[in-house]
Amino acid sequence: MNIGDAARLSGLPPKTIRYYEDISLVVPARSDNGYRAYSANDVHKLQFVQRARGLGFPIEHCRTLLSLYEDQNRASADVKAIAAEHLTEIEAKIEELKALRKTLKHLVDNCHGDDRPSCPIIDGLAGPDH
Amino acid sequence: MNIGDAARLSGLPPKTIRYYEDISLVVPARSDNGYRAYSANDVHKLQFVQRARGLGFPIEHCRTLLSLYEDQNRASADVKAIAAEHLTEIEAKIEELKALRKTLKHLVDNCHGDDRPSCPIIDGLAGPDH
DNA sequence: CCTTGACCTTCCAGTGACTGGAATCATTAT
DNA sequence: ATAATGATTCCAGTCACTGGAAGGTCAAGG
Repeated sequence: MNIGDAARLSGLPPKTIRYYEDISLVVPARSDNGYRAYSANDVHKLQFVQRARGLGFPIEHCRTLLSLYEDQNRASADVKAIAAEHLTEIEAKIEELKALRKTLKHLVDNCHGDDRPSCPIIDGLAGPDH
Repeated sequence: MNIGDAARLSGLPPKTIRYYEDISLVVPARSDNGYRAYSANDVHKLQFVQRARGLGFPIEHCRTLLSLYEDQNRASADVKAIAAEHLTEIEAKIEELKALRKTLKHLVDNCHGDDRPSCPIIDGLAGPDH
């Protein structure tokens, strides 16, 4: 199957799929005419990566997860370790964003937002001593 | 003042400060020897950008905020609009990450994490029909 | 006067994960 | 025969830096 069909089945744009070949993540065979020829298994792998990326796994994690996906003798502990690490990162990111939101919300709430120049947001960004 | 002092006072690495000149965000004067010469006002601007970036404002927002910071006749409504937009984006990002966390946590919690190959995380990524 | 070391300069390239666009080739439909 | 669609490669751009190389400048110590 050509790249267009693989794209439709995996939900990934052709550009992205070519990129995945570039970085040796999912490498298809080639037809006689030079077109990429995706097998059903290739498409499964693309779908797998699409889901993993959708969960925010970085490409290198996807690469490891793919090799574990293909390895019938993998230990589930290996997979769990990667996922748990990623989960920790996501939780840290959430906390970071919550702190940002708090600060920003405080600034926004205290800005009257009219046509006068006085503005607590600007003052907050300028720092305590200005 | 040279770039090293500006870096210490603003909390930004010299590389980043040079980059900010490259993109015309904070452009210092030059000394006779060709060194960048940062005024106290330049350093204030760098500090301003450092705080705004720390709150996750993208550079182009920082550029606008900086021009509003310098404009004594600005309307606080203009500032508030930018900050409120950014706040909305942060809130959306938080919700997105929470959804990710939920899915991922579900997968991790259901993986026994031993040396057996069976793994709900891999199965979840492989999709419903595999 | 010379050297050492800290600091500064520019330029080039790489990051992550694509995305856009141009020029060209292959296949299919009319 | 031609037009549309879809494929190919390659180059460049995104965002916000970051690293490194090669070289210029300056103050202090011997």
